[in-house]
Amino acid sequence: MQVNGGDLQRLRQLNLLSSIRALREATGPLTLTELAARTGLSRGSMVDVVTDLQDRGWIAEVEPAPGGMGRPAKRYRFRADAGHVLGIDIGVHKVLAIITDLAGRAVASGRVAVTPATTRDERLEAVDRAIDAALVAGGLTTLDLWGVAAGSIGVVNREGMVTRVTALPDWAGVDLIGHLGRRLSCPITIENDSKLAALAEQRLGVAAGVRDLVYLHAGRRPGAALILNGLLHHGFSGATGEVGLMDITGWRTMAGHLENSPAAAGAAPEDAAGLVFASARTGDPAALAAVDAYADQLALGTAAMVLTLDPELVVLGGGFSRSADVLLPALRRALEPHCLRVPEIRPSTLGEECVSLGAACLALDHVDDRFFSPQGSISRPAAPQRLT
Amino acid sequence: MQVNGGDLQRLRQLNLLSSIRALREATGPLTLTELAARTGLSRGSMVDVVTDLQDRGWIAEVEPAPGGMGRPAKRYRFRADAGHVLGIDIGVHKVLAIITDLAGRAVASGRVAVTPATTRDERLEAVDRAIDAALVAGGLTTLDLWGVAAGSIGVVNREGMVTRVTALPDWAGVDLIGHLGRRLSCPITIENDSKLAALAEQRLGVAAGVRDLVYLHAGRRPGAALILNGLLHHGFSGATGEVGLMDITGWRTMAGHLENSPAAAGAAPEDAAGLVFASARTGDPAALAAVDAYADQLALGTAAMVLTLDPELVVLGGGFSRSADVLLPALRRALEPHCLRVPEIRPSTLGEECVSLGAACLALDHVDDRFFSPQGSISRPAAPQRLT
DNA sequence: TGAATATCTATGGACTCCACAATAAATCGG
DNA sequence: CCGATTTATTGTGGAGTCCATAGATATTCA
Repeated sequence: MQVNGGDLQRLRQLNLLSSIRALREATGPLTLTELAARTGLSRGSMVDVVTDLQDRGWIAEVEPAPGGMGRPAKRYRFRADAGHVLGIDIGVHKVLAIITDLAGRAVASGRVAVTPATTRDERLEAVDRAIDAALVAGGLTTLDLWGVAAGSIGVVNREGMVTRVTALPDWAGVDLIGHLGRRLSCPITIENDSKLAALAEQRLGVAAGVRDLVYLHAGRRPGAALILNGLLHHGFSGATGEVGLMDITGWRTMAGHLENSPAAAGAAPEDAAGLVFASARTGDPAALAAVDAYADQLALGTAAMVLTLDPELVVLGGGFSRSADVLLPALRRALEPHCLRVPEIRPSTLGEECVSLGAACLALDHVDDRFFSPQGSISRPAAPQRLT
Repeated sequence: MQVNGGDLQRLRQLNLLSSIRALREATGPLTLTELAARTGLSRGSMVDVVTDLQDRGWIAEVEPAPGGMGRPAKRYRFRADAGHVLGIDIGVHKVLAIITDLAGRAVASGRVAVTPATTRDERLEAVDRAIDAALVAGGLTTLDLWGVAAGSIGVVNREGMVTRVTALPDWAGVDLIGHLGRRLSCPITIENDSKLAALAEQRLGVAAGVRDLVYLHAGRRPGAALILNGLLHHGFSGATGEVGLMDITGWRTMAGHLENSPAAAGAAPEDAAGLVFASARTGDPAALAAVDAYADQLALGTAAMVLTLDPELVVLGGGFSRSADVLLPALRRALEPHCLRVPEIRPSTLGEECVSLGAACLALDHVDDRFFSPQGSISRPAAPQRLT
């Protein structure tokens, strides 16, 4: 990363930023002495910096901690409520909008149910309603939003266009940025939903702090996403983790092992997998065989990614991860013969909010990028405007 | 990257660093005015910074450019000769040590031929002789080296141990850092040879500036390496790009398509591939079939990586890349049915020095890391000492 | 030779940080 | 309740760095 110098005000800016960073990364409020220790500044300068940040509205004073010897120190906290970001999951069955503060804590959400048959325009309208509901719930307006990210199924290119989608017939080519931009004046990012789920797990979930991981979306439509060197890997055209497109992996058809299993005879396709996993849990041989057959195929594509990337961790997400107790051991067994080293595999924990939370994380990342970039200014807290 | 503030000397340090960076990235020497424009400093401060750098020995004055109006401006250049790094390729058939200056220009090299039958100790002795030869050729001593990196076949873990190697029976477990550390006091890095070749291509070769690429080592022992987000991807245990270990890719046996081709009947195994490519170039049907069969298998593993990562570029390296005119079109054709988007494929250009040059690039990266890290100091130019 | 152009050099002022000393507010023990 | 102790806050002087501006210098062109 470029480390640019500059004049004295730039130095002050760097010190303001590292103080903000220290306060955000701390678990609770910090005293002046603690802040000085973390930023490396002297106490005297810390006073200047903190009063500056307070004047600008970035931090707030908290009542002193009770107890302890000596004069109680003033304590300061980052004003996470100075701004908010919005994360949206535009799924096949639901649209979920979550508003978080600058610390990533969810403060409000709005949810609208949709179906695979919902048309493009109806789905976009559902997005608007979910956003409105979240804003109302949070007592906020669009002007309070500093960044927005949305997750969509399908391949999303660098310009935010959905270029390829199979599950929804009329969704390809939708201009989500254009649609959202009509109402929202803050920067907008679009990303693939599995990628956002992976990001959420790496920030808030079972993969917290892991730098290299493969996220498996095990469900009726399988997929995968990668986090490499701590960053979401987007790829040149957005089509990463698509190893399932190779016929030899069998990912296109592997859900059939579950849906067509005699253990799920007569069930609707969307319920079949759950029944098979439940039967497998009780030891039903046919169900166990179906799970093993599914895991064998899932392992084939997974092994290709693991051998390519040698990740520290594999996260098992998607609808079938609810049955991780059955599926995960089968997957590990199936990976064994293919891999040099089978990485640790953990089931996803974030549930159905994972895509929205991941979107909020991505929006927060972009807010941070603007602040911590060499050109970034730190005026008063305010929502940034889109350039376009 | 963390950008920490600090006191006024830290600000000066940042300005020194960005001036050094500007001079290194420029194509030729720069005047004070030009430097001031690139760093954003005022002219007056630029004078201070430049005299500082000159006093410390980091930059040197160059005679003014002739012609032009007005008083001729003094010009300054980065003293790339202030330090050197060493890159070593420890291969099956040769050991090649290259010394470069801080700009990455090769200034001297030493080469020692070895064979697959060379024992571990003999090979290590060959390494020492190659280093000595390069030092003699450059008129340098080990104290002039600021960093060393070596490329070895096999899997190299984060600690620099060679953990898995098939081509040389007694090479696994060799303690290269320990061996080199007995003579060299600078920081030492060990890395897999294909990874270094990929790095060289991304810095100096056909992939200059590309952020995401897959490097294919097409030769008698196939392999692959990845550059992701502009950085070498090392993986958790160093075993990246090992997709060829999956039996369904057929990478273990695909060289047999060339070596057992009737077009190479009677030739020694190490010459067979060259003969087949030559015959294919003349249109020989048996040779063309062999190349296609080889390319089909190579494409299988390549497609798995491309679908996983969606890279901008694939670089075709390794011994067979000398026949890229024949192999590359076949590979592209074979990739077509597997991939959503077949990335651009370019043949490697760096020849047999690529691993050594990549090693030098890696050593230079580590030198830069120390300088541009927040804690990095910029005292007088001097070789850093190893911590251990 | 003199005008034009661009660079070099020197000075004063503004800003930021640091070190040190004096002051303020709490707890603890008698 | 009061002083000793502990810790935090406030204030002052000094040093380092950068900027703006003005005058001196060196080269080209007419």
